[in-house]
Amino acid sequence: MTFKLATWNINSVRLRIGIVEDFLKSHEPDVLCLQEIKCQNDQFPAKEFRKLGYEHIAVHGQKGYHGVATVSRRPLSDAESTDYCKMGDTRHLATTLTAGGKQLRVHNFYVPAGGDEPDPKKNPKFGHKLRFLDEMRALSANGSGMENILVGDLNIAPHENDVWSHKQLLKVVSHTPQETELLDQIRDEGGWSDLVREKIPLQETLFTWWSYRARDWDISNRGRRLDHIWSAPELTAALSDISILREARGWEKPSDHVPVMATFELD
DNA sequence: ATGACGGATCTAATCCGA
Repeated sequence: MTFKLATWNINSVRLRIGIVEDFLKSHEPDVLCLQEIKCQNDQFPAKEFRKLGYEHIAVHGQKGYHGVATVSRRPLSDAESTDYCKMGDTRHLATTLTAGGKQLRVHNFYVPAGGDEPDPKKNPKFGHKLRFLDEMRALSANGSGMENILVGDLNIAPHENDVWSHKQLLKVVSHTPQETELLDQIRDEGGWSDLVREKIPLQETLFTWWSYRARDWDISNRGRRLDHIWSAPELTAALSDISILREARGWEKPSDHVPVMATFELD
């Protein structure tokens, strides 16, 4: 069977439910992980998802900011969120589902952006980001007797060709060596594979986010690859397709992030 | 200058994103 997973920082799910519906109709993922839903649990537009067959919904939201949700055509169980850094904010949601005889544990993350100044002594937001990442080390691809998947807006563009200018972004939060080295460590020590880079060579420049502030995002094309899908090695072997839906940045009233999708052939 | 836009909120000016 084919199993398709998507992740998308939607930047307000209520405002953009229309383009989310369009996306689900055209691309039909089995599971969609959303970040920055920017609403409380009872404000989540569950009815619209159910109408399209996404009857299994786990939401971990708060008022105004942050918030993650996982919607699925297959039953979800054991929804659980870890309060990283004990800040009480809504940045993680784990759910379990079955596909092709496999138990998949999906960890949906919205890692702190980290503010402007890449110095934890001057900027508490950057300190928070580093501590959050440090706590993510505890999550391993091989734990808990399931196939683990880690997705979301990790707010780090790890490789030189994950940003429009490596040199110019070395001191910009999201691409500082301190962050990229930490993310590489989390990935390697946890036994995770970066699925986009499993399929697409490092020489190829890839972005999933383009700032709203550019006059023309498409022409200037100054993006970063901040959104990721990682998995356990067994799933990496089953990966049949990966894609970044760049065109979604050009839709009406777009999110500044676009969907990333992975397709697996399971049993 | 990378880049001044876009979302949510105690609808006005402020916080936040990356």
